[in-house]
Amino acid sequence: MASKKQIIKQKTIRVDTASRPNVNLRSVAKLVGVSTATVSRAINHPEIVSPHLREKIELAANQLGWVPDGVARALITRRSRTIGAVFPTLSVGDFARATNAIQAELSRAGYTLLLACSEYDIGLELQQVRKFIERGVDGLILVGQNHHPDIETLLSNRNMPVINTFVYDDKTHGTCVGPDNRKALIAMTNYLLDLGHKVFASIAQSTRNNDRASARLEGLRYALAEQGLAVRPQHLLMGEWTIEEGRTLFRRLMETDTKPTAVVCGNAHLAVGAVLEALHMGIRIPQDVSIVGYDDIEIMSHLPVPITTVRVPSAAIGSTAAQILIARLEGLEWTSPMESMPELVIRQSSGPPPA
Amino acid sequence: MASKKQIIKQKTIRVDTASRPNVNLRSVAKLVGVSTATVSRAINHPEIVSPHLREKIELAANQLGWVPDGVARALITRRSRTIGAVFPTLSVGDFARATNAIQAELSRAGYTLLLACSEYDIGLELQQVRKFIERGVDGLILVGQNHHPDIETLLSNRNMPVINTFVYDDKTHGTCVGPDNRKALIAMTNYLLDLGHKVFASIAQSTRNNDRASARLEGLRYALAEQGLAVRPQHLLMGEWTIEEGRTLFRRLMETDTKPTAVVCGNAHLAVGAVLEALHMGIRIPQDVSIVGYDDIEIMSHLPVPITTVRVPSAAIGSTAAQILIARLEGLEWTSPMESMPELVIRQSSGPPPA
DNA sequence: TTGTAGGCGTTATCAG
DNA sequence: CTGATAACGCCTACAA
Repeated sequence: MASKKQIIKQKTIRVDTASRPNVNLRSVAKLVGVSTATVSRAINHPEIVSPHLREKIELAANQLGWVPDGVARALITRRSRTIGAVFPTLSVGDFARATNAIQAELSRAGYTLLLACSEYDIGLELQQVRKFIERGVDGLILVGQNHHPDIETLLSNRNMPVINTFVYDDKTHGTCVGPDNRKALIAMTNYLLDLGHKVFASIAQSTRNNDRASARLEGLRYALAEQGLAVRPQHLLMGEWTIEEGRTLFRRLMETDTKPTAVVCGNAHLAVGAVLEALHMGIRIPQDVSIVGYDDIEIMSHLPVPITTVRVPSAAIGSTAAQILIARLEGLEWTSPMESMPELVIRQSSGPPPA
Repeated sequence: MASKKQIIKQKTIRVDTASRPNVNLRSVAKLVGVSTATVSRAINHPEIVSPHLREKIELAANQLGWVPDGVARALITRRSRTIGAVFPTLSVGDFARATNAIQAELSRAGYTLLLACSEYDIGLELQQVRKFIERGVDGLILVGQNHHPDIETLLSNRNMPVINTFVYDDKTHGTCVGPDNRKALIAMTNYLLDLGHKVFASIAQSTRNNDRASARLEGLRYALAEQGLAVRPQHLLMGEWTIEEGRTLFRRLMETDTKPTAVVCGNAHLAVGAVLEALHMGIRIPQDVSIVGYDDIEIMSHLPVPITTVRVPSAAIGSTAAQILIARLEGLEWTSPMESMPELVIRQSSGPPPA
């Protein structure tokens, strides 16, 4: 015993580099004179702590201004109560509204939203997802179906729940919520075909890394092909999704030799631009040409010629996605429909073709 | 020794309730045959680890598919590399664009964005902020200046950096970035006064819990008062910030006995609605009435009568806010200007009053 | 340059 | 119902 060399353990002192207050669960426990376990229980399972202690603990916590550290909790719990969402951009109204709805829904359930934008770049999307996984999110909400191949493995490895939004696909029922973009455009095209249109044009955003836009174009083509029709190459124009671009492309369309009688626009802004340009050029809508859009934004129903379009319930898509994810995380089942039926909103910008 | 009761320490076994892979820094260390410290250093300070080991460690990490656990790292580091932003809503274009910009900027610096919407409710805002603090955010981005009083103490207690956006105030220089809303409306009003207007009306969103809207109204009033003028009570209408509402309120305005010659709208959508309604009613702009807005959205320059407005650089505000916050967190200084000068964009919706 | 070991704040198991 | 204590995964001061 005496021969034993005495070792003086020197406690490591950490400087408080960051600025969090030094009050923690232990401080509260000490103040009340109970163990840390009891304080923890008082917070997480109040019912199994005696009312007397519970009260004293609550008091002490308030007095010290203590709030449980979510980071430490997440470490031991292996759950961060955090959901990551990666959207292409927020400059598009639908995505902003969906994000808003997701956040509200998550908040209601005590979850927090981590948000990132991929700018329509699947490489960037992969990076964002990776970051979110490092941050320990409990689940993910993405847009569309075509992601970087690595994402698949990344997620299934740690079987992280994920919902794809703004798309619907029977094959992947249960992991996606949104409209079937292809079906939506088939419906719209059939409506125009029924009116008697034969010469179709399309003004759309780039289909590059945008499977929703691709699916819509495919729907248009399919419905036309069923009648033995097709969009002429010079009548298929792509670009940005702005009003300005809609004007430019519409003007270009009208300068071709065979003029289309129906112009199908890939989104709301392009349609607004096309209609405004038509009015500007003195082209009558729908007498000379029908113009339809995709997605319904407020201005469309207020223009001198209100625009026919497909209404996509963005907010509903967002909250449904969030609800499904939460249900899955809580181990519940979700049985409600996940395909949101796109609604054809017929206004005055569409009608029979000129005789 | 023999008399000593033998205590068998039973290792606590935790079931892997959650679904994270069981690969951690330790696994990597074991695989390579080094200590955990070395692996940690290889990740965080590669330069102080021998190239040989560094390479082996990287290889092993990839092979195991290991990514450092951000939660554990945040716990010991006391920094989450996470920023919380609370916006009133994302349905307003500026806020969506600002959020997008913030995210991009944060991402560039290796930070992640936590997002919440307060729906213009300062109580809810307080809750969101509280949640963010529990989650261990390193800093906050808010909108406006009037927050719940508790936020002040909450933040200063743990001196958490915060930036207020879309406002500017000399008194709080350094914590806010945006336009001086009051000044902006003084400029706009003076422009209209110079044109000769005397009867002003205002259509605006509610100023309830919206200090930006209040400041703008104050600016309008101040500039008018300097000329001994004021907005008549029946010419001051408030409501939602939609196109529909703009139409309704404008119509109501034109039904009053003394018709205004200048209508100042509180935001872009209200202005668009007012202009569309005027066109609809056969009122000539600007011959009969001038209509101006606040904030520049694309449609404003594309309507049959393009709308005069104040341009607010939302994206720039967002990225600046993020940059300032990051600079502060990294211990750097920020010297760039934080007041974004609002730009008067004069279009055809404003002109001299009718003779 | 590398290893050892303590501790970040919380939860949860197990024993009283 | 309460207390003691071992994790959770990582970082870092200190020793070698």
